[in-house]
Amino acid sequence: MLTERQLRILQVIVDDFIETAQPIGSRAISTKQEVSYSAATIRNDMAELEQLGLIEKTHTSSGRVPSEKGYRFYVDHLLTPFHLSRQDTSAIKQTFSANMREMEEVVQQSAALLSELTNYTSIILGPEMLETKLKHIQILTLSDFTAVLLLVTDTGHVEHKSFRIPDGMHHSEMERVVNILNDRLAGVPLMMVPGRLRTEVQELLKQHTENFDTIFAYLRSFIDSDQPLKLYFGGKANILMQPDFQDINKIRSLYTMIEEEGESLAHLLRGEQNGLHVAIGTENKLDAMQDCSFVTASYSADGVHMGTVALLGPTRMEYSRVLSLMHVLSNKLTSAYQDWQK
Amino acid sequence: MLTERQLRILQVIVDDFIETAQPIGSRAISTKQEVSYSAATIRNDMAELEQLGLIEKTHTSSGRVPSEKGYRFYVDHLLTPFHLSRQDTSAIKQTFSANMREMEEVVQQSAALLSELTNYTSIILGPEMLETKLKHIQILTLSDFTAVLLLVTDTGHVEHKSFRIPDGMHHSEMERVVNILNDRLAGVPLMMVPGRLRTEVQELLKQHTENFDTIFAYLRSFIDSDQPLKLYFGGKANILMQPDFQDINKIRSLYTMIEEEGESLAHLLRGEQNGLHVAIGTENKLDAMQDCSFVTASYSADGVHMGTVALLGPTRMEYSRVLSLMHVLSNKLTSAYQDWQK
DNA sequence: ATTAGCACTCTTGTTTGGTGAGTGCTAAAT
DNA sequence: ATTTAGCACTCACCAAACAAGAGTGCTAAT
Repeated sequence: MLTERQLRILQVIVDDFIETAQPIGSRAISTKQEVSYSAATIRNDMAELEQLGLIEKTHTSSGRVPSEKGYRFYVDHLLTPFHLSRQDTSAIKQTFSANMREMEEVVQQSAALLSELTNYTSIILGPEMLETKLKHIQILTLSDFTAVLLLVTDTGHVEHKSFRIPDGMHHSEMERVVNILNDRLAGVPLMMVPGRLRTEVQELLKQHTENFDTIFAYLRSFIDSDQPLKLYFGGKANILMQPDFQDINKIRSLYTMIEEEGESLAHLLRGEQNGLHVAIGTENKLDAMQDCSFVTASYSADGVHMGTVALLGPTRMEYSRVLSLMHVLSNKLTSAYQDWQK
Repeated sequence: MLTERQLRILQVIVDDFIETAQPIGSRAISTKQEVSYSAATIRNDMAELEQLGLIEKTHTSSGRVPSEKGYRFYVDHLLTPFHLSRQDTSAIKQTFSANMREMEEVVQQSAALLSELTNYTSIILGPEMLETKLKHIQILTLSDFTAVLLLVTDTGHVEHKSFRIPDGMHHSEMERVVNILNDRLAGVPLMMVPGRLRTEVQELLKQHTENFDTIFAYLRSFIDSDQPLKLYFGGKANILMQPDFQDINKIRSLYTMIEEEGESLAHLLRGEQNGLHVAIGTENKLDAMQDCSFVTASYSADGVHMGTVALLGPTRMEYSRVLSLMHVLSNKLTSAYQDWQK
């Protein structure tokens, strides 16, 4: 069991290292206000903290550095309630006050804001659309040969795809198709659309259209095409600026992950659905993140999980500030979403 | 004036350096087939080439490396016609054969392809929309309070924006607005839309609607909102993998440019409207690119410039291969675009 | 229980010397 | 008049050697 003094020493070590990125020695600690003991005393405690695996030396002699386990302990037990600076809160307020008409925009801005306030890289998994319903389907002919199919959801999201009008397809026939689709699919939750298409709608189309095969193939390819990843990044370059990452290969692998592992990231984010969560160093599953901390906060609407905000930084992260920010931000997102729906 | 032998020596130096990224010395050159002279002879010629500023030493002794001027000379006079490997051509063919229905998709794929084939970073400025015409305007109400405004162009491009229905605005009034807009703006080239809006349409709306002020403000904010940058990247991480960039700060500045200087890049690309162009090292205007080569190739439709393909790599770039690839690709884009329009 | 003192360790920076690749020049060969 | 062989010279690179400084661990005194 750690003594009060040891706790304070650990706290000082972590705080100082987070601030300076430099190992800190017993002498330096003893000059701090928080622990007014001699360097020797502190050394003894540090030896014990090291024994417990909470701090480490970078080499035989020279200050201590928090270990991964140390950060974990810090996050779990030593986090001082941080209150955001006026600038921070006003920046957040301002971002959310700008009357943004689209959820996508809100999310985008949030990502930008979060990365700007923290100097880390933010990643937001956009609102899941499983609950949203199809509102309207429409086909517009652009020329004699091409047309564009529009899908609008009740959240104002629009998907579109242009296509070449099948030979021999008459305008009136397209209209019939659209009518059938609207009739049968409007109001249906997105996740159920493919199913409906393959049952009811298929039947109806077969009965009422001539070029059933081509039409149906078109529709399937459009509706089944997987949703684009709703992953928004902010400050991609920030993570490279951290002094923690000096090793060029580390930078490369991190960067490659950000650019090319969208799928893995999305999967990771979808896994974190409850509140705030911090993964430190090797607690992360992705290889490139072994020296990073990854903080996630989910946001929801009416208790249903909608998406996840995440922040990627070095393990030497300003946890207390970051956690406060993300707490606020995910709440703001939740309420923004609720406002939006009403 | 350079002798035949000096030309060949320069060629060998550049070719070899492009391949190995290592300085090459007289002895190594003399063993090559292309120049069967003794090392001493070659040394004399190299001295002269250096005098002319075409090659440099990295330090007093140790092989030569092409200078920027050397690359320039190489590109201008020494480029051997490169014929693409079967793999390359078939990869290109395959990319363009997939029947893609949207120009945006084609461009996106092209960027991916180009970066994959070269291991550099590709940047494509998407087809300019100045010539495209507004096809259709529509408002869909989503709920009692929200609606979404859709704009469709004759190229199948869709812009949308949801908004809160102004208080006291009746459904019939919105319909009237949409009718006016369609009546007056359909078929108008995009670049002229803002102008039309402020003249004819403004008048008409004033006469026929009650909430003129709010409506007009809405419309302006939507239509004036600057077009999103049509800038597509491929292989953003590739450039970091080049052995040429070992310096962490160089990597950082390059990366920051890619992530945050979209505007400058777009501006740069818009400036290059004729054929193939190569900017080497300090010929580039952007600071971060001082050690890079930037190859641009514009594509067009009916002689009108549509967009620009670009490739960003180290000055030690496989010019001959890259130029061939980009030549082919820009042609493919041109013809894809023409196909699309017909 | 705390602290002062001291020997010890290990990094960091600097110097020193050796090696090898590659050059520049001169004199000989073609 | 070219081309080539030969040789002294330069400089990056590497490793070893060394001093300085920061910080530790332990012991003995407070």
